[in-house]
Amino acid sequence: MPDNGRITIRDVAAATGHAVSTVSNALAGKRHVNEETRRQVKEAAERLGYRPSAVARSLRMKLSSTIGVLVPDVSNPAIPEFIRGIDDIAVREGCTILLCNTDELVERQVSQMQTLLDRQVDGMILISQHCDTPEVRKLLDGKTPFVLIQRRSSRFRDDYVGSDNLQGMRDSVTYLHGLGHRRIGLVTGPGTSSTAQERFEAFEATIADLGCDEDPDLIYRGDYTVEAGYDAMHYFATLSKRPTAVIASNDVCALGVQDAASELGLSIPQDLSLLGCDDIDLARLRRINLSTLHLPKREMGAAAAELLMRRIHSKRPPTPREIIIPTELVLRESCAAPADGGNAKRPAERRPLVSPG
Amino acid sequence: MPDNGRITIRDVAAATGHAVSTVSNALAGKRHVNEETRRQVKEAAERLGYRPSAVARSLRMKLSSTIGVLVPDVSNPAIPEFIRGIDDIAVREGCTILLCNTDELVERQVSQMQTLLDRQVDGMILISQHCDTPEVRKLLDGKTPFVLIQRRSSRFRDDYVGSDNLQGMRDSVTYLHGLGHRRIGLVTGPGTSSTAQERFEAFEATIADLGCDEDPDLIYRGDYTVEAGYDAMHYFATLSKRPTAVIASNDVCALGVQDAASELGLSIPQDLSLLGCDDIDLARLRRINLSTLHLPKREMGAAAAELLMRRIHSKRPPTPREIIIPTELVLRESCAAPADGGNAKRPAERRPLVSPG
DNA sequence: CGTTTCTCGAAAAACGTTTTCTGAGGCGTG
DNA sequence: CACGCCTCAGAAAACGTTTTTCGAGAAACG
Repeated sequence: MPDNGRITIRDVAAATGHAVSTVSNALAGKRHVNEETRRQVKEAAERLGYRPSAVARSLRMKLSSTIGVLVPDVSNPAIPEFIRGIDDIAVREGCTILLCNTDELVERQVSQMQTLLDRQVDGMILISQHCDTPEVRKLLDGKTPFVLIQRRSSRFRDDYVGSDNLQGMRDSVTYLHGLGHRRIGLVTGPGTSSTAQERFEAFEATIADLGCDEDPDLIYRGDYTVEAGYDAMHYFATLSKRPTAVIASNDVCALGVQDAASELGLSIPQDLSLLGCDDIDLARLRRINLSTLHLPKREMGAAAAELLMRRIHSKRPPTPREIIIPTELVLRESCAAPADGGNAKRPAERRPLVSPG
Repeated sequence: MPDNGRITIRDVAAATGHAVSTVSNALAGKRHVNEETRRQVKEAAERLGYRPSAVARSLRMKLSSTIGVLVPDVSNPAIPEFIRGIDDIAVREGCTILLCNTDELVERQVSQMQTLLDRQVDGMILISQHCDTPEVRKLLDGKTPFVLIQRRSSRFRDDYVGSDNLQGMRDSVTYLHGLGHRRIGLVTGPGTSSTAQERFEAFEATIADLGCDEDPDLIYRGDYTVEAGYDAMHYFATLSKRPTAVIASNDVCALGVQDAASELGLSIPQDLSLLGCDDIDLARLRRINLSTLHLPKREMGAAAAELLMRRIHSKRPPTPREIIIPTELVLRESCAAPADGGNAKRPAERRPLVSPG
């Protein structure tokens, strides 16, 4: 009888004439219970529509079957794909995702993490630049498992899933170099992002290796947004010696570059080669057609979740594992040999094809 | 003293020499408690780093400060913007979002909803086509508040936030008609989506009103994906009397149309006008440049969350409210007058401008 | 001065589970 | 036949809160 509204375990206990502990055991199947009794209990539970309260269970077992996911902003196209991968594993494991947007603000992140901890999440997955911030670390060194995606700590060794940024960037630069480019611009991400940093370093190293122009003017520090890419391109356009190719450390950033290029009347790839990174879903559209470094984001999310599950389920904390995912250059139509054989000076003198004059 | 690991309310009770109830009251500030005592308690709580267990609180109070959000798939570009809007309100209210992907599968949705209910979410926000399915309704008629976004029930009156599809579609068709189009194709969404259905009906009505071609061949039923748009366009291309304009009931769908058009050598808007719906963030890129019906998705998500909060906080269930958001046609470069004044027969004969030949 | 009212805190009862502790009966074994 | 060891299931103790109940002392009031 649902006196209050919710049917509890004692309702089914009463209905069967058994004790609550027996019901619990019968349903959970942990302890041995007589087959006939179990049948009765299951029948009654079914009939009454009994559903165990997850929160009562959480309180008792100190396990919530819940994982926290912290991301900068769901609206950023690359993010949902990671989340989707995490979710794939989560549902398999009977877990539900608690989603938080940090907007890359430390104080927000701290408070969100606090909340997640208060809610006894079994673990957390973080896509965040602030993993080395003391306040964040203080919350992390507790016993709640966590794994980092795409931004790792320089000082700590954690479970981590990220792309092979060295190889990726090397491939990118080498590819452009092979096409004949010698002046390559880079729109990098914020310095606090390990991935941005790694890509930046790989860029510099490869540029040096291959004998391309090592010009600090060719580095533009952005923040992974469309606007950053847009501003970057406008900045590059002001240079007396402009880049003939641009690498954006991010597809959405590349879209911004692309957009600014359109605005400036620069055709891609005729006037400017552009290489992105991430391979967001829309990059493949013919209208976008962005050559980019493919990252299996959904798989990476899944890998992170697997790592988290491993840590959640293991008695003794396993030694941290870093999973570095190789990236693959997917070539579409945004790159070509430089118009003047790599000695570009005057992309601005070229008129866009759409107005033949 | 954290004997176990977690600092509980009795730890701070012990530390101050007060009773747990006193500590609870002092911290919550519900009942009057002596100022000095409160100070002591707060100090001790602060010093010990006490954080109340949200799950214990949930169990006791039957309120979890948690809301469930069911979406078809986070990876679908329009979805995250809704979520972001929901999250804006959620953090303001101290709530956290439990995110579920249903993939539009009823059984998944049912099981996800079950889980959410088990977790005692304070309410749910649903973006789902299956709100009229009996199994779903069975879960909904309980006392957990919920609000629907963009897909409403035909049989029940619920809290709902959706776009003004009649006005939106009427504006769209009228606009194209004004440009001179008389054969307008429609890529619609699944019939189980109320929004798709409403748009479809508005389309037919307006087409009739304005005296455009009423040809069932011009209706393609898709499922809101890029692929659907792509297939639709290829289908339209096979018609002997092709549409001179296409309305996609969805931006991502429009991207598919656009993509197929590129592939078919049809220039937009010269050979084909294209109108989307949603105004996803990327529609504004010059490369995409999609004229579309703007939907304030973040605001809609926020409105839905507000509605939910209202229902959660009110003693007596308020009468259901439907919020219909007006849409605004944002004109970019994907529409133009038909090449032959509305009597198009041969868009395929026009070559794209990029190869002037 | 006795009675009521108020203020403050402590004690205890929930909330709905799981798990530990007991205990009763049956059965094999020395 | 006594002993121990199973199998089964009930009672009770957690888990960490909030809320209700209760009680003691002080203040107000006749």
